[in-house]
Amino acid sequence: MDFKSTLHLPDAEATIPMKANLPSLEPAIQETWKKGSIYNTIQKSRATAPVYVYHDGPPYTNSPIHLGTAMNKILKDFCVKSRTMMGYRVPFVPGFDNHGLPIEQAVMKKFAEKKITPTIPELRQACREHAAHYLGVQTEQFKRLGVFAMWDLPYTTMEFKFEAEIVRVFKRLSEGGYVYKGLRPTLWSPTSRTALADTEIEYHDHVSKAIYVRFPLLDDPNQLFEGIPNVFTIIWTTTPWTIPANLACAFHPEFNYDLVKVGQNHYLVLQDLVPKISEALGWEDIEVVKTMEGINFENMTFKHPIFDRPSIAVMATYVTTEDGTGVVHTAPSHGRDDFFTGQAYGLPVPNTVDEKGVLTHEAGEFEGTFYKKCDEVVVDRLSELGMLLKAYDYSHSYPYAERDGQPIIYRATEQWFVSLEHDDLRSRMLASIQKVEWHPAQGQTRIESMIRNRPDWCISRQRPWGVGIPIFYGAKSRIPVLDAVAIESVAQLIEKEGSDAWFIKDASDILPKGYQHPETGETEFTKETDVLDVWFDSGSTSMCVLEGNVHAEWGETLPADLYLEGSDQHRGWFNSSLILSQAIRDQAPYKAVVTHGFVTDGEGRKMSKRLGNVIDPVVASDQYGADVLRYWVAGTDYVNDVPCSDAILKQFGESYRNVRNAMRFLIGNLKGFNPSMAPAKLEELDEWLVEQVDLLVDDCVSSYEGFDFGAVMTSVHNFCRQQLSAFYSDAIKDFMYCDREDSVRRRSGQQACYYAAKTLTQLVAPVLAHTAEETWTKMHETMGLTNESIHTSVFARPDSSRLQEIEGSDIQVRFAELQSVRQEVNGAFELHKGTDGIKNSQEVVVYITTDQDTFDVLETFSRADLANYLKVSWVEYFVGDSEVRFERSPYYECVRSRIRRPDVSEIEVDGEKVYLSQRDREAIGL
RNA sequence: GGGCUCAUAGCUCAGUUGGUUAGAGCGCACCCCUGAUAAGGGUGAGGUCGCAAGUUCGAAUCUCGCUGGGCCCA
Repeated sequence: MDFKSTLHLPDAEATIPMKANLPSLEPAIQETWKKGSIYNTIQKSRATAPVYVYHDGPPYTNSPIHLGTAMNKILKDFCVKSRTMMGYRVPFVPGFDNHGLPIEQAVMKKFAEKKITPTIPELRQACREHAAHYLGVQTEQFKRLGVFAMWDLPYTTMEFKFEAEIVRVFKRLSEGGYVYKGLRPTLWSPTSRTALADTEIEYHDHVSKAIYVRFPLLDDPNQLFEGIPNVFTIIWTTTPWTIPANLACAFHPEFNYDLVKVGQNHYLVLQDLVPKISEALGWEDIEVVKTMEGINFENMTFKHPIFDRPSIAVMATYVTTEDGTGVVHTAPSHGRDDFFTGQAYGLPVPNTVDEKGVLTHEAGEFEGTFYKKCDEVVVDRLSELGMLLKAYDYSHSYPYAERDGQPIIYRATEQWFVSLEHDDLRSRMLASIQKVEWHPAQGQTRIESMIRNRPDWCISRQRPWGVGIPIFYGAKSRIPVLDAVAIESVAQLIEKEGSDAWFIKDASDILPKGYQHPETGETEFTKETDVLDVWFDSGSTSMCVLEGNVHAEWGETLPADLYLEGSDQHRGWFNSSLILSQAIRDQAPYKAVVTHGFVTDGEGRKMSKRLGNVIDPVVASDQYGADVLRYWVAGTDYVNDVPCSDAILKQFGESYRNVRNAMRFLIGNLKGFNPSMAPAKLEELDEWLVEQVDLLVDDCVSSYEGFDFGAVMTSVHNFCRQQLSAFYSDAIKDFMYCDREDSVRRRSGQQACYYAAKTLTQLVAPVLAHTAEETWTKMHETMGLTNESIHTSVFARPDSSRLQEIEGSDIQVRFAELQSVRQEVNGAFELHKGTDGIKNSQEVVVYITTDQDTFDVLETFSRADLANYLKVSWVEYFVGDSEVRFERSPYYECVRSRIRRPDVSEIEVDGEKVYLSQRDREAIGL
C-alpha cells in the first residue's frame, strides 16, 4: 500500500511559492493595486475613522530619486500603512518641490549647449517642463517602491493654484506685519550687474592688496587701559575698498589678546599672532603690557581710521589664530559673517557700493570710485592719515563668477525679510517647539538652537524660476505696496494663468481698475522682479495643503499629526514651516516630528559617484525586490547613519526568506479550513501558539506606535525562527500530516495556523507591503474565500485583560519550562550523537532525570506529545540529580508516520506485513 | 572652526535606574533530515563593548580627552 498518499502533506499549490521572485511579483501586485485604486479603497474603508494626518515634505524634482529619498518615502509609508492598520484614516498627499536654482541651472546648461539665450518666459517654461518630467519619473519610482499615496492629485509647488496660495501665504504674512525690506550683502558681479548664487562661483588665484590698519582707541568704558597712552588695535584685510564700510572690529571672546608696547604706541592684538605681526611690521623691542581675554573688550569702541565715527568692538567666534591680527575688520555690507555679527549688535548696513561696483555717497569722500581703483585710493588716504602700518601684494584664492570669469564682490542689496522679532515671533516659536513631540528627543535641542540663533529670514532671490514676490512699487515714489487688496489681485492672476503671468503682465493689467497707492495715492506702478526663496514655497505647504485651499480633497487638518524628514530639515523645512505657520496661524504646523539620518555605504561613508558605492533604489528593487529594500529600511536604525550595500541587502534578503517560508508553511496547512467554521476547542499546543501570537501583536503594534520599525521586524523574525520554525511548525507536522483529515486535532491546528498566518501577515504588511498582499490573497484563495486588500484590514490588538490572562498563564509557564528541557536535551544529544551509530534523535529514547518542579511540569504533558516536542522516539523521566541520557529506541518505526512508539505493531495490509501505530491505523481505517 | 549626533561579534541590531561568564538574528563551520527540500532542524566558533584616562567595591552603561563617521553651519 502507498501510505504516503494517505498523508495530508502541505500542498505547494495551496500556499505561496518558496521563491518569491519579487522583481516580477511586485509589479504584478502593483498592477492590481492600480486597478482597484488602492489608495481610494483604503480611504473609503476608513470613511468614519478618526483621522491621522501625515504631511509629506516635498522632494525636489530635478532628478530621479536616490536611495535617501527612497528611504525617506518608505519610512513615511510605514507610518501611513501602520497607522491605517491601527484603524485610522491616514490621508497622504504626496508633494513635489519644483521651483529653484538647481532646476534653473540644469535647464540653463541645456540652453548653453544649444547656444541659446532664453528669454525669462522661455526659461521658466523650460524649468516647468524639466520639473514636470522628473515629477513623473519620481512618482513612478515611488510607486515601484510600493508607496501608497494620492498619486493622482499630488501637491506640486508650481501648480497654478498652489502658486496662488503661496502668494496668499505671503499676503497673510505681510498683513501680520512680518515682511520688511532691508539691506543685506549678496554675492554680486559688478561686470554683469547681477546677484549670484553660491553655486555660480568658482575660485581662482588672485593678487589683492593686503593691508594692516590701526584703529585708535576711542572709548574704554571699563577703563581697561586707563592711563596708557596711544592705544590702537590693528586689523588686516585684503579688501581695502571695504574700509569705508567698516563699522566694527571683531574679537574672539575666548582668545587671549596682548597689549603690546612698540615705541610710543600700544597695540592690542591676538597673543598667538604677536610673533607673526612683529615680523610683518618689523617690530623689534616690544613689551607686553597687559593680557586679557577678548570678551573684556565688549562695549569698547575704536575710531574709524578715516572717518570721524566709531568702530565698535564686537565678539565673533570665526576669528582665527591663523591669519591677520586676531582682530577682524567688520563691514556688514560686505560679508556674511560681518552681516550676522552686525545684526547681533544692531549695526546698520551702509549701501557703500552700487550695482556697477562704484562707491556711493555713503562712502563719503570715496564716492564715484570703482571698487578696484578704490583699493589704491584708500591705501593712500590711510597712509596719509598715518593709519596704514603696511600694504603689500598678497596672493590667495578669490571668488570669480562662473559666467563671465570676472571677480565678484559682496555688496549690500535690498532684500525682503521676514522679521522674527515682530510680535515676538521668535519666542512664540520657541514656546511651540516645547509642545511638539520630537523623535528622537535631540531634535528639539537642534531646532531650538537654530530658531534661537537664526537671523531674520531673507526671502527674496534675484532669480527667474520661482514665485514672484507680489509687490508693486509706486512708479515715482518707489514705495512698495504691502496691501492685501493688491496682493490678492496677484493671487487671482496666478491662479488663472500661473506665476509666469506676473512676469509678463504690466502692473496696470493686474491691479484692480483705478487702484491707488495706499500711502502716496499714485496710480502708476512697477513690479518687484525678485522671486521668493524656495523655502518659502515649501514652508507654505502646511497651509496650502492642509487648509484645503488648493484642493478640497486635501482637507482642513492643521496641525498635522506627523512630519518625517531627514535631520537636515531642522534648518530647512521644519524651520521654514514653523516660521510661516507660527506667524500666520500662531501654532506649529506639526504635533510630532520624526527625523532620520542619512544613507551611507557599508563602511559608513557617504555615497558618491566618485567612490563608486552608490546603490540605486530602483535598481535594487529590480534586483532584490522592493520588499527587501523596505525590510532594510525597517531593519536599520534610521535615527543614525543608515548603512547600505549589496552585502547588507543580501542579508535582509535572507531574513526575508525566513519570514516568508514560515508563513508559507502555515498557509500550506489551511486546505479544507474555513475561518467561518465553528471554532474548535484548541489543543494546548495550539492555544500556546495563539497566546504567543497575541503577545507578538501587542509588542509589534506598540513598536509601530513608537515608530520603531526595527523592533517590529526583529520580533517578527525571531518569532518565525524560534516559535514557529524551530518548534511549533515542527511539532504539528506529525498530526497535521498523519491524523485523519477531518480530525479534531487537525482542525485545532488549522485554526491556530490560520490565526498565526493572518496575524503575521498583518503585522508585516506595513513593511513587506507586496509579500503581505500576496500572502493574504493566497491564503484566502486556499480557503475558497474572496478578500479585500490586506492594507484595509486592522491589527487585532489584544486588550489588557487578554494580555494579563496570557502573562503567567498555565500554558505559557509549562511551555516555557518545556523549552528549557528541550534545550538541554538538544545539547545532550549533540554530545551523544555518533555513539552506537546514532545520528538522529528519532532513533533514541531519552531518559531525563530532573528536579521535582520540572518533573511535575513534564507530567502534565502526554508521553506522545513530549516525544514529539523533543523530537525523540520516546521519553522517560525521573526525579533526582540532573541528568539526560539516551538509549537506542526499542520500538518499531511506523511505516506511515515514521514515529517509533510503544503502540507501533505489526499488521498485514494488502498481504504485506508492515508496522503501523494505533493512530495511523485509525487514520486510514484499519 | 562651531552646533547636534553616532561608534557593542564579519553584518544588522538588543542591552532598563552602573552589579553575576555582554544577548538576538543573518552570515560562517560541523552535523541531522530529505514528507516546508534552491526549504527545515541541532550544535558551535566569533566581542579586551572605537582608543586612552578618571569616578566607583564594581562601567558597554557616568565624566573628560582623543580618533573616526554623519547632518547642519562657518
